Amino acid sequence: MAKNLKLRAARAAKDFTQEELAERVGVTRQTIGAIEKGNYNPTVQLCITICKVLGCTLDDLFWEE
Amino acid sequence: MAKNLKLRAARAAKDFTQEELAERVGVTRQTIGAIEKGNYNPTVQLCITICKVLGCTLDDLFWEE
DNA sequence: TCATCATGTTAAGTATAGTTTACATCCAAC
DNA sequence: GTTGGATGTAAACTATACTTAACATGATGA
Repeated sequence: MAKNLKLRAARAAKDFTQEELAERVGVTRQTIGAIEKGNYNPTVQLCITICKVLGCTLDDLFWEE
Repeated sequence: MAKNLKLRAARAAKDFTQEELAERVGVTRQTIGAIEKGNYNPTVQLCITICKVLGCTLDDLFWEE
């Protein structure tokens, strides 16, 4: 899996640290870090929660051509 | 989780059975059935594969307001 | 300096996604 | 009235998402 730079950019645009985003989403910092790094394959519910916190949609952050 | 009727409709629009879709996606029939029924929370990679087979995007099939 | 904050990374554990096998129901055609 | 195709469901298993705890690094500022 590739790095998720769109997620990193959206997080930066809200000026959230990995830890702040993790708290709002309800997961650990490591989980956010691993998703940004492309280390794994989150569940769609987690993706939806992240999108809502960041004011984006699934296609914005997780779609790949 | 709620039933995923959008997935069921998109599958019907392609005239695929659960089993045909499952084969093309590379999972079992039960997995497709469970997703349609809303029984669980698939990974985003699986969602993306389903979307590509059905010619849709994540927002089309998995976004919820 | 050194103290703190953000991130990288890893190991061991728990929860759950997804498989396999199997049996049951419904419906259409014949 | 029974056969075959599509779906529902369930139990036991395997793979992996996600947690917890811990230690390491670089940047930044007092």
